[in-house]
Amino acid sequence: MVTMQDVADHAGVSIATVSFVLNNTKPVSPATRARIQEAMAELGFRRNVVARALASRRTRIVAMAYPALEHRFSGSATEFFTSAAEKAADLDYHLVLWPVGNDGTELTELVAQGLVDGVLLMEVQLEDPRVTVLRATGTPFAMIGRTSDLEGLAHVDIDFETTTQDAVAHLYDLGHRRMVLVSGSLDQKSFRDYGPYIRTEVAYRRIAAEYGIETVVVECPSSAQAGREMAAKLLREHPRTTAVLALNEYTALGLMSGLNRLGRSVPADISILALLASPDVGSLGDPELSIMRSPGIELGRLGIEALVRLLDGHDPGPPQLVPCRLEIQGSTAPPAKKIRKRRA
Amino acid sequence: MVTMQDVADHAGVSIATVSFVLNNTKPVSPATRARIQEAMAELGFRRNVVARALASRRTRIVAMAYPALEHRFSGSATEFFTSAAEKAADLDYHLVLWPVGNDGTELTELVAQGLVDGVLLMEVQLEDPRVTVLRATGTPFAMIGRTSDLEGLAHVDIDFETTTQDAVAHLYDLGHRRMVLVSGSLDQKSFRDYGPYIRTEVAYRRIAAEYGIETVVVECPSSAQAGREMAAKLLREHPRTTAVLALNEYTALGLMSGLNRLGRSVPADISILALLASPDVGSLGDPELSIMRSPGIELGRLGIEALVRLLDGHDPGPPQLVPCRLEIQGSTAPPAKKIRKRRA
DNA sequence: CTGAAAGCGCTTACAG
DNA sequence: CTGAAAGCGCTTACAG
Repeated sequence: MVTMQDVADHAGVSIATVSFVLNNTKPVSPATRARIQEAMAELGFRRNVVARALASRRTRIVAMAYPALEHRFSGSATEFFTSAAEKAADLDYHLVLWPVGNDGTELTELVAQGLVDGVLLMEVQLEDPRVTVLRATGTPFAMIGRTSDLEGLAHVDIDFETTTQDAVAHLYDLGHRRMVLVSGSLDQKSFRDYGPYIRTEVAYRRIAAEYGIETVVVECPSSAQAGREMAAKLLREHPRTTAVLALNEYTALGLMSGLNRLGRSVPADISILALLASPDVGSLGDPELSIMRSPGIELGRLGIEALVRLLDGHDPGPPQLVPCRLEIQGSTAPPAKKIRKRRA
Repeated sequence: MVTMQDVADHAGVSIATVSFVLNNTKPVSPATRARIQEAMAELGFRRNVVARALASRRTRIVAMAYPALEHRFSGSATEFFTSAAEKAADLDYHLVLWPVGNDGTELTELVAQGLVDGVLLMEVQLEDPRVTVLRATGTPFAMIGRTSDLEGLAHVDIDFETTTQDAVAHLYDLGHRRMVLVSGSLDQKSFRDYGPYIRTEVAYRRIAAEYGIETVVVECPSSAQAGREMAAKLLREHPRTTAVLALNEYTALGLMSGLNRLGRSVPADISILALLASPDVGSLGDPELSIMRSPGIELGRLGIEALVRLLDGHDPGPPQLVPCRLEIQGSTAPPAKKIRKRRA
């Protein structure tokens, strides 16, 4: 391994001066700078990041902390991970993956090791012990998602208001007046405190009221199977429905095939629009699902940016709320003109 | 921050002795040990991993290197990432994510930083410059996947032989004799050198010959859309086919819906079995797809285990080849008894 | 603009 | 069984 001392010797300067040009932290005469850079190139010098970390008390490593047990992330954990890792690399940071329990004990241990400068928290719950831990230890952190108390907390999240607004507008503009929101099951333990479901439902109730349409919300577990089973219930309990907003794309696809089995056609009889969805999964529908595309890639990137700003001593900036964007495919269309008669 | 020196002072011993009990690296009298442990507990001491890394020349960090650009992993990157991270944590390691180009230059830079003890390489190509780089720099590494030259290389991979064998056996036992393998498109740039497709096809040709069934292989891009389009081609060019093995689950689902559109029923007219698939995606089919389930979680875990064995100076052990496991759902069934007549 | 030196918090021969 | 001390490869006041 080539060390800074080797470079200094080779260039006939002190190790301090090498450090100054490397970090651009003090003025160095052009001639000296050139000699040093030449030496570095010649020897193939790479600064040892561990030594730098110890001396500077900054590791330039950040952690992505996510719930260890809950492996059904909001669809696109891969998008978060990879876009966060790429943005971190851009900013000369490394990203470590920390699967941690929700109670915060593992996180406490990990933070105390001194490996990371800061933490990016995924899948934040409305009341989240991990946030308490990070605050208590004074660890810089940003969140993807939101707690209910946001006082002074850096975060990025989906803009559920705009997303829901745009989704309803799309269906309304097509002519739909009888919609149903198929939400997640809040009684599933892991979702009891799950912001996206709660926020979307709140937004939907408000927006539906504004549009003057009846507000119907049904809960459904997040799986194709549950969506399939939901079809019969929907037709039975809300027979005049012409459009469904589904908070989960698996549910949406299941519902579509369930409706097909029951002789209903999408979108001719019922339109389906998936919120918080991905085009990959949406493309599996027949017809392909119209979706509100989750901004997973943007959120991973923005989360890292906010965290790094914090680490650099800057203001993290205002919370970034990014809406899902409408991508119209074949599962949404104007409602049938005539009012469907009750089946004989 | 509580340092080792603080603990030593508090316990009335030298810092060396603290290190000995912490690492269990030299015998320490029970009394002294107890005093030290008490002091550590009392002060809430956590060893600084950065200082440890610098002094011991072992960071206990490993990197997961994966292709930066190719974001269509083999379905389950999340499974690899999370199971590898969990296993690493079990073994007291940290996992960093390194999105790197295929040409190995970025990897060279990163390795030279001295941050990691070893690298776990994902999505290995048959000829892989990254492998060349790691060998040249003497970096310990293990692969998920395989190069064509495996001389002395630690790796884990899917057992394509057994997977294909079991898949064919399932269909054959149901009574199928006319099968088609729908492989990936090897002319897509990123797949030109893609082991899973090549290995499966080779295995399939051999096994089909053993079973005495005609060997038909068609290529198809890995998307639902392409699968849908494949349906017509299949019926036109291979009209007597009773079962399809699809290497990609998106293709499989697309094919199923394409066949439906053309008036064919799965599995009544044609059975479909997806290789290298996940139950989540498979559940989106109607009927749900029978799959050979990819062992993503096992591979992530085994990859880390092999790498860490290497880092601990042990033999990495023999290559672990893990087959996909058959999960029978609704898309495979015995072929229709009568030979289907050509359409009028 | 440049250098000598202390220090980051550990590990690890070496000596006793 | 325990300790004094060198050293890991950098950064950073401090001095000139």
